[in-house]
Amino acid sequence: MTSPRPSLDATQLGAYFALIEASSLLKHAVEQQLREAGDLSYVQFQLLATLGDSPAGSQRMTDLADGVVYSRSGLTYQAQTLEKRDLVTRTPSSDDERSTTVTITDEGRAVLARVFPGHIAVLDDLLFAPLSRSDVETLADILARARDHMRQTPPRSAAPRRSKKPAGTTDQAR
Amino acid sequence: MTSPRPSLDATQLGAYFALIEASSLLKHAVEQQLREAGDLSYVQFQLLATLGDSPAGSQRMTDLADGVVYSRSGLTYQAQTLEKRDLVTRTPSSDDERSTTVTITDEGRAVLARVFPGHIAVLDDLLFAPLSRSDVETLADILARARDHMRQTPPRSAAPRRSKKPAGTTDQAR
DNA sequence: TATTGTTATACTCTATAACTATA
DNA sequence: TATAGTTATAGAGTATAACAATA
Repeated sequence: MTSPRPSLDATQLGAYFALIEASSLLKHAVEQQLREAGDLSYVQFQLLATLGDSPAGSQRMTDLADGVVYSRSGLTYQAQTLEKRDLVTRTPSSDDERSTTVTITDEGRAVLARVFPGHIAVLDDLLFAPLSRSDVETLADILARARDHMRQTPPRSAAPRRSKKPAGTTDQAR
Repeated sequence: MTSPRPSLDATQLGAYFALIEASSLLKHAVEQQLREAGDLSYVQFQLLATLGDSPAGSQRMTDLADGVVYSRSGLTYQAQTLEKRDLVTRTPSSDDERSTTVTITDEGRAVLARVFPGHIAVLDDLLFAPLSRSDVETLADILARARDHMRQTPPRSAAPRRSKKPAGTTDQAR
């Protein structure tokens, strides 16, 4: 539906591989640092950081999930894990009794603070070191456009081309 | 040890987030497509594709692992999985009896072929659609530099700053 | 009836350590 | 002794479906 004889040219291939590999290597390094410095997985760090940046250090479960892709159950799992360590609290919302408000605790903020310096050091050493200031600007611009586009584009049945699945699989998006 | 008062400016933050988010969204979409079209995980696809591009469709386990980051046991696991589906074969190497040669089968190539069109369609729709030709070139250039740098840079103890670990954890790289 | 969230459950993946066999 | 690979095992993470409660 996109092209009759689908193929990528060398430049596109290069961009794709470089994107996957660079982000993979970076994430790997960052995850290791987060684990060592604060015993946090990347997702847990993202959740804490998101809460830390929020107005009252709070977010509804649903809003949190929007930012971090997850399935609801996956978010519940992570929230439980963080709550056990007293890094967040969960309380029923006052306005809507159905929803749960997640709030970062002082201890949660402390862990964030403990983890940040090393986190930034990894980024500096691994991602920014080989790039010029203008490289970083350009990168930010291009990738932000790509990201925004992906966010807008619903993962519709991307290519139903002879998928040949066991005829029992649902085609649901996300 | 990289900077006294570590922090990132807005542009750097933007580049970092955009990189993580864009790659995450893209990988997610691609994984879904690979799963639906060929029941492959991303790693499995990478392994098959790597073998498909290799001279005789073969690689030693160790060489395969180099390209796809893994722990040896993780690669063994994936190789077993692929072998069960007859997408690869594993045979002891003739020159060095210790090593195992992994080879893609005709059926493995067939799965690759079945999966490719949709794979490319996802990339076109999600990653390349919002970018100009020169964007893609620039992206490829910058990210390739970043990736090469990360490959060269050993994940040395990135930030031993008050890591406060249980005093039993090793600091080993990778 | 739709939405918010949790639970139960099953599965995939990754990593560590111990082990075998060859160089 | 070092290297190649496997096995056993354990743990983290993710997703699906069924469910309860509120709107």
